[in-house]
Amino acid sequence: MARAAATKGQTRIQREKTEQILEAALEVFARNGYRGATIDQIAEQSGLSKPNILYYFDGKRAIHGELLGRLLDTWLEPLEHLTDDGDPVEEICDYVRRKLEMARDYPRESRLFANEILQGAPHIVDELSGPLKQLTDEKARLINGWIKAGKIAPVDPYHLIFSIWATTQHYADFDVQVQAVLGDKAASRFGAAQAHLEGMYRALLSSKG
Amino acid sequence: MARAAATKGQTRIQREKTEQILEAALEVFARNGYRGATIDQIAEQSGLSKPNILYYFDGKRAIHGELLGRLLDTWLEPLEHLTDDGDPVEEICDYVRRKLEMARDYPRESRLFANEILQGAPHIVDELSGPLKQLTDEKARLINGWIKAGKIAPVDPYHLIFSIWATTQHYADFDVQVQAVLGDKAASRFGAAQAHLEGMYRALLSSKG
DNA sequence: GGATTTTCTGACCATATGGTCAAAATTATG
DNA sequence: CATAATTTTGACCATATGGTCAGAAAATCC
Repeated sequence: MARAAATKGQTRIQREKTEQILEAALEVFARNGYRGATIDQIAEQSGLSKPNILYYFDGKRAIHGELLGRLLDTWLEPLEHLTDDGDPVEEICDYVRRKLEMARDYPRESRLFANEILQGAPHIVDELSGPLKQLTDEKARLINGWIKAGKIAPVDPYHLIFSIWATTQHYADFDVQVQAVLGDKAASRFGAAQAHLEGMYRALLSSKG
Repeated sequence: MARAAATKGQTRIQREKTEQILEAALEVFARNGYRGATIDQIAEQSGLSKPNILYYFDGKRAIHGELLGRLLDTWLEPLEHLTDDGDPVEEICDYVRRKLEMARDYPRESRLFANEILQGAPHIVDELSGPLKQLTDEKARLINGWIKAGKIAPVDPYHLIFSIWATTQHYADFDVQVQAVLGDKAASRFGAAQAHLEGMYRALLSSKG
């Protein structure tokens, strides 16, 4: 039997079908939320039968859990790239750009995450107050260092990071609203957003406190 | 029979029970999303029996619809207050403050709205591209006027408004995450957010283009 | 206080949904 | 190619859930 979870010692079929299921599940969970998603929908989306899906995963919860687990790494990655290498303002603007690109290129992942947090993050509370908090603390210290060195304007590093998360993910999570409001201007929404956000964070970080 | 919807010609009991149900439903829908919410949960939360709830509303959808309808007015209100009265920067900062206060004082409403948008706004697409778009267009013109008059720095008014929505609602919709990351600093999150956001939008709007 | 209207409830129904299982079909393996 | 292991499926099951309904309980009206 399969009942995958580990990524080692799997047959080709196991690997392929597992990915196939996760791809379909991402689509379905992102569109309908956890409760709104059904195994039947995942089955249809993936082209597999329901029992076949349950042959590879120990239930709906397990599929969702696997998706969230993988997602979190992807999610933390852009923030990890925030380092002391170049100019602080450019570093942060780069981070904003990467996050916005993720919202544009991986909206389903963003929505999956948003859904989970909105419901109180029942499945990933530990990851939030563990890895996510640690990484954020680390980057907050980095930003505080820049402030103390007078390289950027004094801002609350945590709320700066929250602002970046909020403003970038907004374009994935609330895309319907963005498109409805922009109307025929919607096509260029990501380009315009990039320009606006870069200007905003540049102004904030370069302002004279 | 009752089957309320109109707010006219109702008995005292009808008005009371209707409110009771909506209050409970707001709690349940905000916490679990539309699909995740059950009439039984609303029944328990409100202290009424399931059939009794269905005596006042034509089904789950109708309860949700009524909530969303009322919510939209509340939602648009702060933006309507954005007028040409005082100093533009102060006007916008006031708007930010009001929105943040709403996130703090009415997080359930914010989550209900966020849930709906995340799912593609199936029940309120018309309101988004209708009233919401109109109001946003109007305020965007107002902001553009300020820019042309040289009263604030040149920014894309639509994306400025999106930023304000995103950064303020974030503290309601993603509260679990915010609290997890802030840890013991979480208690003062709204005060800190207010200071940070005011500083951010002030810097943006006062920046020399 | 009795009739009438409104409100409420227990019992019930139909469907959706997560999940199981034995057996069939397929794919390695020797 | 025969055997063993893996993969797939149709048929089911148990439960949850939205919703109905006839009649009971309250409230209102005359």
